[in-house]
Amino acid sequence: MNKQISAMFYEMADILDFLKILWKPVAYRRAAMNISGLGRDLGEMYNEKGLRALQEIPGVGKAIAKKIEEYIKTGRMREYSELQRKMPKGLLELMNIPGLGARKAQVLYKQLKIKSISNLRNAIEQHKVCAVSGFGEKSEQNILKGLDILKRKGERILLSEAVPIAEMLANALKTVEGVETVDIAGSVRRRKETVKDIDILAISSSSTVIDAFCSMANVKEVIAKGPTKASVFLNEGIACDLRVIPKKSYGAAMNYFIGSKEHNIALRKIAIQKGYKLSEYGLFSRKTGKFIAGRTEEELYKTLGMQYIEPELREARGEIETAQKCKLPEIITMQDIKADIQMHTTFSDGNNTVEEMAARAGKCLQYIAITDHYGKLKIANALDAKRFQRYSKAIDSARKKNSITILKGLEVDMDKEGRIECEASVLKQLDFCIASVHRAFTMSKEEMTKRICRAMENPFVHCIGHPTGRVIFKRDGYAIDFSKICEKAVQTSTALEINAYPERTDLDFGMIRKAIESGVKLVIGTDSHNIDDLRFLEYGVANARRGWCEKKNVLNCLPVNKFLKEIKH
DNA sequence: GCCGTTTTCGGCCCGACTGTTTTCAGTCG
Repeated sequence: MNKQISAMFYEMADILDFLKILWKPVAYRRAAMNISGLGRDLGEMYNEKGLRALQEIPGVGKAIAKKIEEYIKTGRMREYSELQRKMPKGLLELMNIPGLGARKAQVLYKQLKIKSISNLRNAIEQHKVCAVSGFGEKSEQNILKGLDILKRKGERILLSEAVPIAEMLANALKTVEGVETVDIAGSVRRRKETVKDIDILAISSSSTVIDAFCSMANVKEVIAKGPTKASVFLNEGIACDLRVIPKKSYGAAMNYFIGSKEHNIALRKIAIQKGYKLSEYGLFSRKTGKFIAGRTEEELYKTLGMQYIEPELREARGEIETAQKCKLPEIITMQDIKADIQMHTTFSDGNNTVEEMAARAGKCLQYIAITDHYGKLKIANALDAKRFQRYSKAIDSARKKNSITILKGLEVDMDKEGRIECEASVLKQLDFCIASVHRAFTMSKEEMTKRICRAMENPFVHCIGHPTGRVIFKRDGYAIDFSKICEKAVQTSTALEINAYPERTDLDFGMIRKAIESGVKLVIGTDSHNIDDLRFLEYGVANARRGWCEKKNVLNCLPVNKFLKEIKH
């Protein structure tokens, strides 16, 4: 529901832009952005508290709330359809081409009747575009390039794919002569689950760093290049920007380029209230133009009258107001984590043995839970009662050989009614049991919620694995009433998993926050299927941080004896 | 269309790069 509505508002904003209507597009985009990042379902919110609940969302006023209401009630939005009728569908596609915005698309439409990408290709082949005022030879080439990029680009890539690329680039730039500092900014730094591009910042005494950047081996194409900024497209299929910043402004620049955009806008408004002007170059007095702050981010936040805000929190979701009151939570770090509570071995669908997993995890953790599949999930080579005995013995023997504590666990399935598909005689032998939905995804929200709630009522179940079942870029999560799930989790003392596997990232940050507010206990698990996957723990922690998660909210921050006590109520 | 310790009207973040034009508009982040 949220996704559709947010997409509609984005599209409306584009059309309004095209129609040269001022400010409305800004308003629609703001509403769309806040809706897409909402931890709760709009329909649910509306059912509980009506229009008022909708209007509490930042950027949603009377008019937009009405439109959401209309969509919830009728599945349609009149104004959306009317706007769509005002412009040919292909034109929206044109505006997605890098370098072509609403204005230029409109000129092309009016002068050359171009209303689709194929129209545009033809026009360029016939050199008609360069004849239009405001366009030239270069414009034609750039549009062709843009079309190419659009085709290759896809939309976003997983954080786990972007991080190694960003780190490799940053490390390479550090070795360039004259470079003092290199840092990763943007959504990679904020650890957003998917990213559209990579932002890198550098302090350098010369602009050779820009040349070095543009000529790196994995640069496929240089999109823009100036003395302080360059944009390239990488062989890996993602864009990357480098900005070179004077030392004096580095904190302000980091802040600006880490974003999010919404967070920055909010900061600037506060700066204005206090008589300052904030840009990537620093915080300046509005009257005298004098530099006030900006060497470090800490200095910047302090001068603006608030606590330092960690990058993962910067999504304009209340962190600024909370920082002004000095009430930000002390969010969890990797050092707080004592265990990984979900991993698979060769006994089911993993690629490494219990021993191998334990040996690798032992390097940085105090304990782990081995949680192979059990039940009907034949595709994952799930265990049955007979094979469980061998599994159990293998864990016992691994315990003797490793200093790390190994919990005997399973990831069990639940049937459509929420019954756990594992015998009580087996469940009794476990230290830790995760119940997950692995099939029958398409149920009504009510049925699915009931199903998961019933699973939580099972006294042997300690945790619900990847609670929404989403797989990024592949499938949306199944429908659940998350408020009810949280309620039941608290009531039955069942933990919800923050699944760190990058394609899952499930719960997401909005739901983590909601779970914490509801008093739900959380656990972080990597869902590793080989020893290298164990590194995903970092992404689970990053996601937890984005969800304002503290050490006390996560059970696997506890030493093992306390963990075992807590999970059993 | 949203929003409000200067405002219920009149604002709405700010700067770099590009291409084309010759002082700037458009686009992007």
